[in-house]
Amino acid sequence: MRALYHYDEIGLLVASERTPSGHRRYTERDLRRLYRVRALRGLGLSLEEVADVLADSADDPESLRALLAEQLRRLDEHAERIGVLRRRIGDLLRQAGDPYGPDPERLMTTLEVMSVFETYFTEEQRGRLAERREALGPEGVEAARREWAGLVEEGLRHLADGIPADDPRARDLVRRWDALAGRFHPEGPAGAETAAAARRMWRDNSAEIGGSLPWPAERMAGLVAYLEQARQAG
Amino acid sequence: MRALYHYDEIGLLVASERTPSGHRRYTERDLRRLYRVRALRGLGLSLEEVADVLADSADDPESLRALLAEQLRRLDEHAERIGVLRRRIGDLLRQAGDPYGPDPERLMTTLEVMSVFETYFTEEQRGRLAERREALGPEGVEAARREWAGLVEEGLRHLADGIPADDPRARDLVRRWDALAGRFHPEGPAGAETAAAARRMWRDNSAEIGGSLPWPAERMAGLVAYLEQARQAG
DNA sequence: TTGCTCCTCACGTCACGTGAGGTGGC
DNA sequence: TTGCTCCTCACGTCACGTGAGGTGGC
Repeated sequence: MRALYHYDEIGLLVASERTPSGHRRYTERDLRRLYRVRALRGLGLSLEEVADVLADSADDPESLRALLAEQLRRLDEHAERIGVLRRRIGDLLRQAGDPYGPDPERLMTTLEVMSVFETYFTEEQRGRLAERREALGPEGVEAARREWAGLVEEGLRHLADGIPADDPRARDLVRRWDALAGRFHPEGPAGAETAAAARRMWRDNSAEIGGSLPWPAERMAGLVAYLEQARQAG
Repeated sequence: MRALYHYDEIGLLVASERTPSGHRRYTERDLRRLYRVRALRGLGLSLEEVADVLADSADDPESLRALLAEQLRRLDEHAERIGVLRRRIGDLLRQAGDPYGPDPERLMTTLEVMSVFETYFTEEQRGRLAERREALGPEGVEAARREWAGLVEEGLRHLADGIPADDPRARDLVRRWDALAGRFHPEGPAGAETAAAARRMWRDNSAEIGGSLPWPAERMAGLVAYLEQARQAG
């Protein structure tokens, strides 16, 4: 077992004896130490932690307990992260498996949007946004999505009709648009920050984000610019 | 971000342009590729898999789906392993937290026994033994444990009384002993194998295993040898 | 001129896995 | 004499992190 040579190298477990020809000879004590090392490794501890706990446990009987408790916490965290990934991949697979769902190109764009999201919002902000979505519930999110689709159509019509950005109808649209977006942002200054980050994200990446939506990406980019103008004008 | 240099090195993502002074310039296409890479990495895929799926997904729209499905399987396995470790550490902590439970030295010995177990039984055998324990249920295991404690006391008395190993009382004891052990072994030849492995384990390691029991390890070692003799005699 | 960003080496990480080439014990 | 085990280098793994030392752009 190569591991034995490695434990020897780092001094974690050195065979107490050698035969004249240089073969390692493990005593009963060595073997018991090996069993402890293997068991602790099997519980996911690093060799450094194993070495520490084996050195300490003689005078400090609490050290093993403390290390195991710490390891349990780490495993909990790890399991949590894995759970997040499983849910995320599960959602993607459901989208990919739906024959009426997005085509593979769209799925790739969804991936891009996930990544853009993580670039523009801090982890904390994403947490708060997720809380808001939770609070709205699936039906609340779906309702907002439908209202928003209506606003998009209305905005695209304004654009097609050549209604200028400082027209009251455009200013009214942007007001309703921002109010709708407001439902997804947290209260107070945190909400102002996420809203600002969201606008930066849209401004820089309307191509990627637009690509995951049912409207042509260029028209969405035009709409975003139009709304920005209307916002300045208001 | 150091990662960008790494992606460049391995050819996963090379900036399409450079400024005259050598600074990387990422085009819109580069950026979209970066977003895909980051998103797929974030789902736990290796850079090699990311490279493959980005290369294949153009002509094979199934490749992304297949990779995500594979990744979901891996995450499931991973979560399963973490669950096993959590339960194992949880059990150890409960033992360590019980003021009437084993002292730290005993806990270390428990670790040794875990490791010895994994050395003498294959993973498959351990699975079968676990199934048998499941089938017996906690109360069945507890009942067997109590019966077994009685047999140990009886055997230690035989030893103290100097009853020879070929005495009928010793042969009867070993018969009941093996029958009791038989409850924990699977049926048929698989059971014979695990029983043989268990005997080898006891023979080689009665010190370690005995140390996790409420009797002195030397006396347990003596008892194991005595039973072995009686078994030969029978 | 002065920070600041960006650049290129190049070593370190963690616990071994995997040869290569050589020797002792039955 | 012949396998077999065991030995010692020593490189590879995976995705970067972390300096060290140097240069361009404002």
